[in-house]
Amino acid sequence: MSTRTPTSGVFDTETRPATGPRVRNRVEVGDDAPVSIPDRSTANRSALNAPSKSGSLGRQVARHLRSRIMQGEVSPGARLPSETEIAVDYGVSRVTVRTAITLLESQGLVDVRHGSGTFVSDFGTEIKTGIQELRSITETIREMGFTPSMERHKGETRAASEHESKRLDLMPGEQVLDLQRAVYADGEVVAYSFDVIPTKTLDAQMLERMGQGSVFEVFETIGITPARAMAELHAVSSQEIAWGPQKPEQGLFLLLDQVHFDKDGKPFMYSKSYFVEGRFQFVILRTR
Amino acid sequence: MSTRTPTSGVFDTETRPATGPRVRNRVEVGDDAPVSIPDRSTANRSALNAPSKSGSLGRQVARHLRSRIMQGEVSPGARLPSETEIAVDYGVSRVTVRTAITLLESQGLVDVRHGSGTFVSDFGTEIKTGIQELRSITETIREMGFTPSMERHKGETRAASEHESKRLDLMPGEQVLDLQRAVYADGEVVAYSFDVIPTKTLDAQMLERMGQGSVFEVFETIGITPARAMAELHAVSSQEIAWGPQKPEQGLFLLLDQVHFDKDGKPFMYSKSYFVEGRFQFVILRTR
DNA sequence: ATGACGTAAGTCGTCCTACAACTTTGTCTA
DNA sequence: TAGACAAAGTTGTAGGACGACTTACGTCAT
Repeated sequence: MSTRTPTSGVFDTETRPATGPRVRNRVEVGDDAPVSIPDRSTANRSALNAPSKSGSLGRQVARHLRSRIMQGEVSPGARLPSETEIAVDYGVSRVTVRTAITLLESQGLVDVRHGSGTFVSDFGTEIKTGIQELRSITETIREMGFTPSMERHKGETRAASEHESKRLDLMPGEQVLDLQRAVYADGEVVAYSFDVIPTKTLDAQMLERMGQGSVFEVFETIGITPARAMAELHAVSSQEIAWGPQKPEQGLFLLLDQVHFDKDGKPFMYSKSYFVEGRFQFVILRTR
Repeated sequence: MSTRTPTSGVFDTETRPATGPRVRNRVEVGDDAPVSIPDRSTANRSALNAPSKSGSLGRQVARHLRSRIMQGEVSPGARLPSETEIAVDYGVSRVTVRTAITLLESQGLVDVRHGSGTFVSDFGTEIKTGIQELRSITETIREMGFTPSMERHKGETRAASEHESKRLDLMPGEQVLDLQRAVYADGEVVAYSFDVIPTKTLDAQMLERMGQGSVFEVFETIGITPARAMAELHAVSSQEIAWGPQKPEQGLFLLLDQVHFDKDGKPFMYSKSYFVEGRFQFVILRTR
């Protein structure tokens, strides 16, 4: 459908038939390759060094493939290059490519068919807004093509409530930063965010910075990387949540009540995000 | 924490230290194993034949491991046997075990740590109610320990609306079965389900059976296996949805608006499930 | 000309082996 | 006692091989 120009040549699947044997110059692996490879002259291995250095090689390849698919290098329904081709292209083994593709498949992004090939899922690119992908609201808004912004309504330190202490695994009465913000997409309010962050891991400067941009970026600087979030979903109808001139009349929200964990399984933030019903599309791809 | 007795001996991790080198009788693979193995005397490979015959070997192993974890054979936080041990136990290669574990990891069930081992996620067993797992409502209710039941409120054939035709990829005016049911858990209403099913693939007998039990069981008999569902989430406040004596007063619902697809990517059911707020816990594990 | 069929080639699935990278434990030494 | 170090266990990656499945294509009989 799209009339883009192929970029690097790896994903040039659109110009050839979707399936079946194709006569083309296959690059043979293992003929003249040394036993232990320190470096190979490949197209895309270097690309992995740039933004996606963390995680195993398989994950890096997965991330890279994912971003390329999301950017539309392959149309939905089109076939990816064979695992061997991708492996050669990235300068990694087929094992690594397979773990990457397994990951993408579990995310519903691609569809692997035995004997036939790996295909981009028909609605794979619609999943951009999927909840199951852990990312910040601003990030999600940006990926949807809007410009995110935030307005701080409140930002004070106080003692944690009993419920919050339980969720964040704190001692009773420990101090937390109570952050209340409105989230905008292209100037229109889409959500009201209530974040609770334990202050013991933060200094004064950090506390200040938490208010302005993405809290995740601040966490990043102190070495806390979000790894998982346990979220509960609720429908909420209340006039007590929103504020400001754009306060929605009906007061109907989709509440994402979630605790964020770092890679060690330690909770570091408890947040309630009230999404204004109708302004934000939540899509979930459910798989078996 | 639990004082269960180990069952088959594969998951006896609780009685030994969580990590580190252990002196024990390791079974060496590949020393006296023939090149091509038709069958091996193993403990759990046979177990794969029973309920989980479909899909690749890796998926079968994943399903089996999953069910064992869910049944509590390993406590959350405890370590699984090494990949090699599991491989020997199931009589499969380590590669296959790895694909299985990769799957479980992507579902947030386990946590793989390089050099250390694979651990059951701390909240892994709470995910039973997760939305991202594709299963019927009744199935979910049953897994949560309640007894599900259904009450048919309406079940008639009519022409599909424009919106429904678009979702189900139908020609305008095609006939559909309009099924409206209340879903109960232990006698208490938890959801109102509105299903729309194209009739062209069904005969009269099937139409009749659709009303009674799980629609998925009927689909199963005609060879339609649900593979994916594309779901949208909404908060809804309305008095027009529920009915009957247990009709909730406030009329607040969490709407799961979803299209079901079979393994070939063909839509076969469009359903709106209105979950009574507060009666049903939706949990999502969000991962990176 | 056309349809059924078999074959060949491409692709994913699994297996085996080997080694690198990482983590933890335990010991030895300064 | 504290730190360095060695050893062993575990996951991550590589490479080669083959089985299973799918598809395109040519062949042959009709």
